[in-house]
Amino acid sequence: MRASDKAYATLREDIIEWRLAPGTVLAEVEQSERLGVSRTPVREALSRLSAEGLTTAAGGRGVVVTDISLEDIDEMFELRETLEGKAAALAAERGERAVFEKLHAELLRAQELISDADPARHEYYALVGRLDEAIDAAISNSYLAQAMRSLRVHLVRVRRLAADDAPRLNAAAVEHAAIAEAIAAGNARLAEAATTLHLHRSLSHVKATHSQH
Amino acid sequence: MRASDKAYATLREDIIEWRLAPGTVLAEVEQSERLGVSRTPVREALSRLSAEGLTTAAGGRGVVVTDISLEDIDEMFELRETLEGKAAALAAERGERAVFEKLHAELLRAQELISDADPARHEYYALVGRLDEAIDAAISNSYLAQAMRSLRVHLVRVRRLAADDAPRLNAAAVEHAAIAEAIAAGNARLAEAATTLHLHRSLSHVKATHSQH
DNA sequence: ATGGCAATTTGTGTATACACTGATCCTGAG
DNA sequence: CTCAGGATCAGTGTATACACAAATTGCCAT
Repeated sequence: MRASDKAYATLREDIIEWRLAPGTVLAEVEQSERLGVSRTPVREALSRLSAEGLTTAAGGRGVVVTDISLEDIDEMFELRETLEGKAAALAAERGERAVFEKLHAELLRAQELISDADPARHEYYALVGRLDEAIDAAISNSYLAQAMRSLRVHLVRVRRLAADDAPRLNAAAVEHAAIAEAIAAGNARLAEAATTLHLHRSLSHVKATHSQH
Repeated sequence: MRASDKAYATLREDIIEWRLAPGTVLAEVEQSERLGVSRTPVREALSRLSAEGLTTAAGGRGVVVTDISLEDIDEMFELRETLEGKAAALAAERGERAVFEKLHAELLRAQELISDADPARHEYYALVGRLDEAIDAAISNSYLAQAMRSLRVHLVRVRRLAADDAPRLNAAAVEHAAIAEAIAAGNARLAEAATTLHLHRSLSHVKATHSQH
């Protein structure tokens, strides 16, 4: 593994997991000492992070961790609804039934994964991630897939903020199952509608938990 | 101006203007000599270009200029229709009438700009660019705007490929005028429809000229 | 003659030294 | 006491040297 990859992965993790708070200044020398690599790979890592939007260049004085405001969340979900709605519709038209029927069945049993003692809901999120990957593969549109991927980075940060509870995750699993079912049935409009519904509920939940702070 | 910015701007221009053909290997040492800067800024420039998708890393052996296939064009326009359709609808809801009424009037007179002797249609594209900027500003959604900006880079390459002729540009100006008119009228569905129509015709034209090769 | 192995070469990955810029702090004058 | 100006310093921007990996080429053996 290259040193620049290590630096990138570490910094990215630290930002996504909120170990590095928004507004934190990431100086090159400071981070190179912390990560045990030289400045060069740190520079490349920071450059990549800025390209993704996780950090923003602060005029020759290092880069700062990007903040996420309530407006940002609204904007992100607005774009997300556009992209994922289209993606679900395309997947319904172009995807293979069998893949999504299998995912549908698994998602209906997802409640078992949530009742576990695993606080990070690792298996549950892995299953949802597989649905995302299946849609990405089904749409056969690398540009759309790329746009969704770059947005998901930011959405993971929001998810960490929302601290999903079991009831919400159970409901979300049902919503995901509905999306998979609609795609498996080849019903584009239904898949898009199910996606819209799911995202609206997700956004409502995020904003509800966020306003409690 | 920083050396890395210069290297980035030069390479980007060369790729967009097709002076660097797809498949061309951009070696760091070679480019650093050509551009008169050291390897470090060239590295950063190549890194940025790869993040944008104009180049792709070729497994430790330099980066290669990305190719654009017919499927790529289809995929790009599929995403473009999704993004710009939504953007036009949002602009109709949130934009200021006056701005788009003015653009509408200007676009109706755009034929004068095209009949000029300017082969690059500089003024015409500047006017269309101002419509794009106005929409970007009106939607007040930085994530959507960012997604469109990153896509436009690739679209400029396609445009250079299509070699727009005067008849097509005249028709496109009318289509753009229709979009601006719908936004100015605050009619979201009409704005989206006008955008869909325009993009379908653009795509048809691109594919028609492309198939002549 | 052909195939395999080794050596050389080419190019990237990383480290570090140096230069330059922007900011901050201290000092002196009003 | 306050403000302005300069000096110092922290930190990035750039260059370059060195290490390492891979590919290519040449030579030797079969």
